[in-house]
Amino acid sequence: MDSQIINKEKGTEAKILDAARNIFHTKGLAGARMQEIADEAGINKAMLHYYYRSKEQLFDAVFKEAIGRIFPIIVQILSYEIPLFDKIRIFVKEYIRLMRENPYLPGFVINEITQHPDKFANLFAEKGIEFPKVFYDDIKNSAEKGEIINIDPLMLIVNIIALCIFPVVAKPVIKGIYRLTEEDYNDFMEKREYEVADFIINSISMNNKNGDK
Amino acid sequence: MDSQIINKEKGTEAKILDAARNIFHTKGLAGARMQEIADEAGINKAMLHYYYRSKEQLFDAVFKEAIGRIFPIIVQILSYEIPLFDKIRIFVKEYIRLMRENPYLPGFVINEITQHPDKFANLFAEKGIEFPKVFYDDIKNSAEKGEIINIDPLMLIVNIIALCIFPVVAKPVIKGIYRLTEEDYNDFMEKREYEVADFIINSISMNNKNGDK
DNA sequence: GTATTGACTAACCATTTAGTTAATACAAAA
DNA sequence: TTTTGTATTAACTAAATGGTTAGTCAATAC
Repeated sequence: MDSQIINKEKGTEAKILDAARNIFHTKGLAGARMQEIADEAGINKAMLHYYYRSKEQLFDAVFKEAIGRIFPIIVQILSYEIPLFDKIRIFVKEYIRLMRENPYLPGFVINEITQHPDKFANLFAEKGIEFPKVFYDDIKNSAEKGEIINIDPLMLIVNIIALCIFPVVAKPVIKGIYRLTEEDYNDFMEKREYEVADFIINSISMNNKNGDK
Repeated sequence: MDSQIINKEKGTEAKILDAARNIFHTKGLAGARMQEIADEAGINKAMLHYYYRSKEQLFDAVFKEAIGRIFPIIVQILSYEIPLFDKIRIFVKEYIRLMRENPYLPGFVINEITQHPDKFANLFAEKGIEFPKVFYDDIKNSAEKGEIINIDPLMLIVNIIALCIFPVVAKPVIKGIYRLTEEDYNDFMEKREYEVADFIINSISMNNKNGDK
C-alpha cells in the first residue's frame, strides 16, 4: 500500500537496485563488484543473480534508470511554450539543481556511454527519447526575428548543457585546484543556479551589438 | 642519438608506456587489463612488472603524464601579459584544439580524479602546479575598471573551462542525441574553436547593458 | 674464456570474481 | 497437516587476473 512512503522495509529486489545504483554510480561498471553490491544491500550475493541474472543485466537496470532521470526532464522543460529567455532560466535552474541532487549521475552516464556507445544508441532509440525540436526551433526563430544574435541552435544548446553539467562532473577537480571546502563548493554551485542563466542570456542578447559580420 | 625522432624502434619501456596510455585512457584503471596492455605493446606481460612493478605504478606513470599535459598549458597561456579578451581567445582556441587532439584525456583525468581525489591532491601539490593567479586578477581588475561586467572570476573561469572541455568529454552523448556523423561532429568542434570565445566575450562585455541592477 | 648483467619469456601461483547449486526456511494453499 | 512454490543462504566452481619465478640469451666486463 504505502510502500513508496515507508523506506524501512523495502522488498529485496528494491534493496538490490538501491545498492547497485550506489555502487555503479560511484565506481562504474568495471569498478563495481557484485559482492560489494550484495554487502551494501545487506543480502547474499546469490540474490543478485536470483533477481537480475547477471552483472550486466543488473547494470542495465541501473543504467536505464539513469538515462530516464537525465533526459526526460530536459525534454519536458524545453517543451514548455514560454518565451525563450524564461525557458533558459527555468531550465538552467532546474537542471543544475537536479544534477546537484544526483552528483554522480552525469559522470556515470557520460562515462558509460563513452565506454559502450552502441548500447546507449539502442536504449535511446528503444525508449523513443528525442531531443525537443521545439527548443531548437525556438532558438532558430528568435535568431531570425532578431531577438537574439545569430547562433547555431546546436551550439547554444551544447553551451547551456556544458555550463550546467560540467561543474558537477568536475567537482573534485575544481575543489582540488582552488582548495575549496565542501561548503565553498556548495555556495559556488548555488550561485550558479541563477548566474549561469544570466551568463547565457547576456551572451545571446542583442543589445547594441552590431549584428552580423 | 636520434632516438626521439625515429619512432620505429622504441625501447621496450616506451612501448609499454604508449600501450598503457592507450588502454588506460580509454578504459580507465579498473577497466584496463595488464594482459591487454602487454598485447598492445607486443611484449610479454612479465615485462610490465619488470619495468613498472605493479599495475598501480604503471597507472601512476600514465596519470602523472596526463596531468602534466592538461594543466601546464592552461597555466602557461593564462599567464601571458596581454589584454583579457585576447587571452580568452587564445586560450579557448588552443585548449579546444589540445582536447580534440587528445580526446580521451579530459574524461580520463576527470574520472580518475573523481575515483581517487586524494591521489590527485598529492600529485598536484607535489608537482607544484598552481592555477595562475594572474588570470584571476586580470578578470577582477577588468571588472573593477568597468571593462567587463561584474563577475566572480572563479565563475568565469569555470565557465570557460566547461565550454572547452565538456563537448569533448560528452562527444558520444552529443553524437548519439543529434545523430551526428564523425564529420558533423568535427565540423561542429572546429566551429567551436573560435565561436566559444565570442560566446564568452559577448557575455562579459559591457556594451550598453545597464550595469548593476 | 669465464663471470656478470640486463632484457626477456613461458609457465606457474594465489587471489579475485561472476556465476551456480543444493539444501533450507517459510508462507500460503490444499 | 501436508504440499507446494518462493525466497534465501552457504558452499562451491570455473575463469580471469595481477603478480612471481626460474631460467634463457646476448652483450659486456674482467
